[in-house]
Amino acid sequence: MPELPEAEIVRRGLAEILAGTKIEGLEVFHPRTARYQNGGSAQLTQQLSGAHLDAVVRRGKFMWTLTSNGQALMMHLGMSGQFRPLAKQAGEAPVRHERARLYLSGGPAQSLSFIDQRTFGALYLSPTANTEDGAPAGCGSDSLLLPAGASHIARDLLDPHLDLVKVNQRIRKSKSPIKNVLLNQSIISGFGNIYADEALFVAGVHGARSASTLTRQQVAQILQAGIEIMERSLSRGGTSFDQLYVDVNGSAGTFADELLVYGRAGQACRECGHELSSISLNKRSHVYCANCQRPPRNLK
DNA sequence: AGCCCGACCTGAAAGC
DNA sequence: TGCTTTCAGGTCGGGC
Repeated sequence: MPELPEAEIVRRGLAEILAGTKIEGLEVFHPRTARYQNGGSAQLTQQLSGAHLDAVVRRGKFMWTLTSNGQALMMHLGMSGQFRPLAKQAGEAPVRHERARLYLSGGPAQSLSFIDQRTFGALYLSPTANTEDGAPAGCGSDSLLLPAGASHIARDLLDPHLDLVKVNQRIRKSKSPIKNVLLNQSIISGFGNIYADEALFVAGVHGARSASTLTRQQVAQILQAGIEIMERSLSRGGTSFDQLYVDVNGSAGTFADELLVYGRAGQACRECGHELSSISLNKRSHVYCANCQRPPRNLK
């Protein structure tokens, strides 16, 4: 399940494969992969063919590369997206779950396959505009050009241009459960269900607590924990909980065995030994230690 | 405007 | 054993 660290690992691999190359052709095997593209697969294929690609940029879980026709090719992994240079020839039958394939020249790979079991991932073209704060749009390039498709996505926790003070204030304006706020990519981007639970545990805050009841210090601790966890996961190649996340070489990360709460409901808390609990919050599982993270009184 | 929630999707795992 | 149901989660869009 790719969150920020997994997306960054993929971005680094994609940058080596795509930057400076020319797209000779494109095949889309599943229409859902181009569902956000105006005109669907046909228009994506038509507009990308012959385009030259720039650096690969990432903000939160959104990735893109600027193309020579003035647009950005958006690449989102969704739940299960993988990019693999499988050295396929045009017309070769797709491998299992292969949804699209780029044919490239001028780079190290002749083809790049987009493999996506659950089809939550997407490829599409988006117009761009300069960032409002005048800082680079994301990680991987100094360009200010931010795709419209990612303009509603806030800067992420590993972005040097993130304003932690403002984010802290904004989070505490919300009456929603803090975990819901962390998962809202328009307030802070990069968190998914795994790292949100991990950061809340490290900060000792229960996810059902209303964000507006938290102190500035508590929110700062959550954000700091998020930064440290994501950096550590990045250094381990990310978290692979199942076979759904791998890097461009097909390798899985090893951070899963460092997880403190996610996927450990019913097991002992690594801090205090108390049995970890799980509740449903925002239709997602929230795993926590009732001893280390005091649940709110109104918890059902 | 902000927030909640259903829909989308597939395959593994659990239930019967 | 085999069929059915449940569960997992990132994002979008409808609706309040």
